[in-house]
Amino acid sequence: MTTSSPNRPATIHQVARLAGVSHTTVSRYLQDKESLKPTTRVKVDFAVKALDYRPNLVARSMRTRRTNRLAIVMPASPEAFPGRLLAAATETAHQAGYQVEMVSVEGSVRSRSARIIDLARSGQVEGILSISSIDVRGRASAEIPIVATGTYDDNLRGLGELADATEIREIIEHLAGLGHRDFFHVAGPSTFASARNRKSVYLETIERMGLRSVGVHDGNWTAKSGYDGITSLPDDCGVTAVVAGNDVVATGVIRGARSRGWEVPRDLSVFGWDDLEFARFTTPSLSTVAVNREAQGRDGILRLLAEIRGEPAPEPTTKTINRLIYRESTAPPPPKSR
Amino acid sequence: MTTSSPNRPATIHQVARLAGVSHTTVSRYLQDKESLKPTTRVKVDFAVKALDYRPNLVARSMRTRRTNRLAIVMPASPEAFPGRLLAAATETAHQAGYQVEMVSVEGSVRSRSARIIDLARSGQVEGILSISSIDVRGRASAEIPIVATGTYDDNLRGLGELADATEIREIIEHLAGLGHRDFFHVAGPSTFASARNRKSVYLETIERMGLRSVGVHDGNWTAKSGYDGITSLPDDCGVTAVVAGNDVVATGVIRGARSRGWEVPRDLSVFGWDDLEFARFTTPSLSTVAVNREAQGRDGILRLLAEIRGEPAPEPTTKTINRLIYRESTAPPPPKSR
DNA sequence: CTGAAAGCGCTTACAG
DNA sequence: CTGAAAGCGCTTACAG
Repeated sequence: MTTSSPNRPATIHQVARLAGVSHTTVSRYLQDKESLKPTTRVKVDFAVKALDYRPNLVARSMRTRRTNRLAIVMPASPEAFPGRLLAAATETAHQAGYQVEMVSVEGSVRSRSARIIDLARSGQVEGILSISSIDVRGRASAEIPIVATGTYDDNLRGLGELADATEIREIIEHLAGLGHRDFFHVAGPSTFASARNRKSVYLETIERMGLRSVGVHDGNWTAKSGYDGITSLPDDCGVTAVVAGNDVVATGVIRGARSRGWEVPRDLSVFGWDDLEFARFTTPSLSTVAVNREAQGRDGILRLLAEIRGEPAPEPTTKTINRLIYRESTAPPPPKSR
Repeated sequence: MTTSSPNRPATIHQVARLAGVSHTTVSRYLQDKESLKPTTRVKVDFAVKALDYRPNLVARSMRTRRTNRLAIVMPASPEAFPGRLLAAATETAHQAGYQVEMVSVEGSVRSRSARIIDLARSGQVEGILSISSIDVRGRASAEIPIVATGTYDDNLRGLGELADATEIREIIEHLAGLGHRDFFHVAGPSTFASARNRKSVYLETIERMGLRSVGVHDGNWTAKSGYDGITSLPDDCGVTAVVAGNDVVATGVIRGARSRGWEVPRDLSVFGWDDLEFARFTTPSLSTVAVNREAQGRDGILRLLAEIRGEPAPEPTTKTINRLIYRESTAPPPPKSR
């Protein structure tokens, strides 16, 4: 005999007893009201309302092996919280009837990957979208789909993995089109795939187009590294265009240039990356690369859903994850080089 | 006889069989390895590793009635995605051993509240932090703790519910201290509790301090409403200080003022609210109120955890959810009024 | 159209 | 220290 403890939601059995039917029938009511005889349906309907019954979704998940939940795995570093990506990913998942669980992982690639495997086996989620660097090669057996977005990713095939390449090339082509010949690059740390990609594509493009690089400063994504990079150059280096690792670096480059009497964009053009919110408000405003985080989140979830359903990978909803934005920090070089 | 289907994780029974023990013993091993005899432990250990076993957490949750998961309920409006709050909330929850599920709700307060009740009964989460307007009065029986953060909230007691009051008073006191006597307020829409609070505290403070309000413009959080508000004033109104509903409104006020020849802060001081990222980069940079979203998220989760554990509500980790920031858009009024 | 039975994979008294 | 049994709240063939 079931006793209903206080402070515990009603169960399907209690509904069944009140309605005078079997719990099987109540379950059927939950799946498809139409499958019940009208008089039965009325009885169950009454009992459900009377007890304010809501099914225990954990029990349902256990039985059906479906949770309608996806996990988004991200690095445990609050200063880079991927809000825009998450917003789009969550909305896309919700529209498909899935909940989203946020999981932040820290530690080495190895320990993070172990955490993801646990998650994949836990039965709690039906798929994983990782925006953190993971390595789950060879452990995919008996597990759920795992999709990685490219930009944050160090060693997995993912969304737009080599996308960075295209934009660095476009930046240089644009600057060359304005008349620039003498370039400088302030790179991010080589531990980031994106930094490595940008640097190597910078060097390749300069060479391919017959331009000149006055050097590459290996920085660390900070404004200071931009400042240090530009101020370390000799006065007569002749540089007129800087490809900065990101917007923050670009602000450092601009301050450093000004400190030595080079005005931007009069004497020096500076290109950033990220289109952070401040980029349009600085003086001068920053030419930069807008990363479509919404598209990353949305397309990541759509790819994951397709894998869960056993469908082929969908086309990206947009061709251009990254888009160049031209603002005040870039202009033609000064008429005669310094 | 259990047959192991392909592509299905190992179960506790399979581990037990391989180890030559009962599944009860394996379960015990999972709870506390020390409770097993060393020779038994070795056998189980081997089997767990050999099968790469991970417990099914859904089954565990069903049995223990614990999920180690909290839900954060937010409005389904991507343009205001509460990234910073979420980052802090997630980190706090993770540190306490909880996962976080993001749930966005839309529709009327009524339908949103129904959704939250479903969630509370689903067994899937142990507590709910709502940063959306909800109304769950009288339905709390047989359910899990629900905590609401104040700022986004329309009708629930929450974190810093009346916090807005303090800051509006401080803003006016600060401006009066600079010498301002003639104020103007561009309010947000009255459907927002925060807008209503700010407006009423504005009026009260002006009156209490014997200052003068040249009017209140009822806007809608947009820059245009700021522009319209300031340009709607007569030339000889004598205003020297504007309390804008938020930073976006403030930018509109500044543009509108400039369009009629009033320079900020020379002729007019303008105070914003939110300290959005651009606030420090505009010209002039904005005096504004920085809302500590991190503290909101962190304290919301801490309060929720305390309720779950049946502990008294913890002290907020910071006294000042909101903090005034003085930048270039405020200064003493011009020597003689227009 | 409905019910009795089995079972999803665990944990937890209860014996021994 | 270990095992047999019960049960968490559902869903789903299988009969009728």
